[in-house]
Amino acid sequence: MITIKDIAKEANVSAGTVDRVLHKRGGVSPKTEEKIKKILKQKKFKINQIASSLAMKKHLNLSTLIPFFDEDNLFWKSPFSGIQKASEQVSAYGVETNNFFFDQFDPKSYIEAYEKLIKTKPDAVVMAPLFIKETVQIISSLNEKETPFLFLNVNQQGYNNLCYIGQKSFEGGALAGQLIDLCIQAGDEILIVQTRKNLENYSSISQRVKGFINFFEKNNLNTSVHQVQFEGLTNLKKTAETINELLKKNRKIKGIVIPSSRASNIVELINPSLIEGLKVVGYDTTPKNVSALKKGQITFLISQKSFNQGYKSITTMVNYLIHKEVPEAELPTPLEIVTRENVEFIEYDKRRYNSEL
Amino acid sequence: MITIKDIAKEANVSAGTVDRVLHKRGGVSPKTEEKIKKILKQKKFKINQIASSLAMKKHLNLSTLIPFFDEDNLFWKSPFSGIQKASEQVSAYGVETNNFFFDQFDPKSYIEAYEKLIKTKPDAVVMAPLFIKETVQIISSLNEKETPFLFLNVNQQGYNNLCYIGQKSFEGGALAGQLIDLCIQAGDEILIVQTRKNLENYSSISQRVKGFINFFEKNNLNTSVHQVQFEGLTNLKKTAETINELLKKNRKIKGIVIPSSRASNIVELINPSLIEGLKVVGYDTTPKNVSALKKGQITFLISQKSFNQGYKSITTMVNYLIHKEVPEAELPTPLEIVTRENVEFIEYDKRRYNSEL
DNA sequence: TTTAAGTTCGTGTGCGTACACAAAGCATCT
DNA sequence: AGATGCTTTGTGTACGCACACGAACTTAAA
Repeated sequence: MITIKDIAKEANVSAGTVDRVLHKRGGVSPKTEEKIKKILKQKKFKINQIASSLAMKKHLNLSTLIPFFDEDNLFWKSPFSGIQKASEQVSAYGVETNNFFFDQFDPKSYIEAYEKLIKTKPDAVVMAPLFIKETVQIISSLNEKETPFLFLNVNQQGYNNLCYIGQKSFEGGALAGQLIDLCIQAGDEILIVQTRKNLENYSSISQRVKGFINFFEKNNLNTSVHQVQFEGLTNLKKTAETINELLKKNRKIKGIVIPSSRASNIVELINPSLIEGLKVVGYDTTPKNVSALKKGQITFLISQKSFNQGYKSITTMVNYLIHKEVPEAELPTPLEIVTRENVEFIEYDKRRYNSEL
Repeated sequence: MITIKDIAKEANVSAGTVDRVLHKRGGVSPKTEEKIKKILKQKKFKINQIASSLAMKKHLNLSTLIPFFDEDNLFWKSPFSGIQKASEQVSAYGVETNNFFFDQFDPKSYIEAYEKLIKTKPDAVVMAPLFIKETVQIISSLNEKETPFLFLNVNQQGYNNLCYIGQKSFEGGALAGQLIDLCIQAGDEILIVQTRKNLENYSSISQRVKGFINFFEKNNLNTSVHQVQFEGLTNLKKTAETINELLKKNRKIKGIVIPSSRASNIVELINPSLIEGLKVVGYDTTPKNVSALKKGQITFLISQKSFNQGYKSITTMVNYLIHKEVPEAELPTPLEIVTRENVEFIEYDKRRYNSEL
């Protein structure tokens, strides 16, 4: 292991001078700078990140702004777990993380959470920009304070966010299209079930639907695609009636796609006699979805590895703040295909996420 | 951030005493030990791994023993890349890694490589135990020297290896069964193509075949499964003839499984008129396989994330040596399903593997 | 009481780097 | 020559922890 001292000795200078060259801090004569650089290359010197981190001791203050989760809506638990995991790890680097939560159905709570957040004067913000109008406000406030920020799981265009970490929803929709297409036969029909109405045009769910439909178009498949929308999942009885009737009338429907994370809620409503032979594709490995997958009610789940998203959002931001490492504008998380036969290993892997040093 | 000094002050002892408790090095009276432990818990103290690693400065010497790769057989490139990546990272911890390679078809080279390896007196060995008889020899030599070792990608039962890192081949076969089953219709038949003959009973490939067949049995599906075996892929002309004739004779065959990493080599031989409508499942995302996947010649690839396997083998061993962290006996890597629609993101993710701190 | 041996604990140093501060070198001008 | 300002370089300390060394204290035997 080559150390700064080794380099210094070789170049007949002090460690401080080598350090100045390494960090481009100036104040070094061109001659010695060249000499040092040459030796650095020749000896293949690499900064010892361990020692570097210890010595830095910049005290950083990160904040996150994401929806909270409850029993009904567990989706955001997973990214938050990733955030927590990463926070633990970076705490050794002198990085403190504060989390602020809001109601994913209430724009006001989003603004309120932000106001609490900004009072702590964070050095950077990791956020899920769910609401459009309010995001404009928040971003202009962050820009004023020159606070860097990145978008997690939800992408909004037109901002100077450091990057976007999350899935590519359109492509996620196309994948569902392919999976369904592989499972059905010529002449069979498909149903898309949306659990909420009036979604903004660029929401994940809308994008998935577009990607799904586009898959059939670009491959010149003239499969009929039906659609139903419900206004939330409050009136379960009515929802069940609607779906079951629809399936009864259209016995050619062999594939169902539920482009939200609520696939389990839907399949539970379907009459057992009707679900036989149906292929169902849903999204996200929430506990309920996994359980339905194991029971055979769901055929495929497309996971966006949201734990990893949360984890990566923190490490990416910290890398940026500490090492000035600018990430690519989009860091798409994989579209992971989960079935009954591989779900065990997926979950196992998640539990073992901490095997890095 | 709570430091050892903070704990020491709180407990009215010196940092040294706290350190003794933390590392169970003895020499502390029961009273003070209890007191310190209580404060440790109360303040949620966690060792700063950064500082810990810096201070340790044990100089460790790791060795790996895996097959080399060439253009024809690229599979082992991926685990090796993972090993290299991890080696770079752990070099900051004072761990040096030396790699020894052998010919995956030549037991002698395996022994020879080991003999070179053991001369460097490694503190631990990461190895792919491809050959049975020779492995017995090697392991008894390692045990004599009390050198810990783990198995990578290839599992052999009955040894005191620290753990096994790799895929679960039987389950990987079952997954292929499910995927094929989803794609075909009642009455369709299936073909298993093995690219080598006389494989040992417990090899990955045999296990995959068993898992595949077992899938249909356990689900009471009476799908006909044909099998062909070739003695390597040397006589391509004859191989092509054999396969194409077989497919011509059995027009009911709608699904093909190639339980090795050579799926692309096989599908290239199939007559274009015969491949239409065939669903093909292969293993491992080698460049050629991925290319065939994109062209539509392969429907599904089941990846074992071998890059991650290599990476994890190093970090697991280092964690064991430095932090005495004993891993679970089996660390299965996920069975990742790859199709034309998600392959881009899979690869992308691999390139970005270094986003951890 | 003295001595020895064992137990319990504190101190100091080093790991490799970052950075503040001080020191030295150098040229210019009075 | 001395003073001044600028550039270039060296030195020292801290980061949090691990561990060697030795000091203080206890107990038992001489």
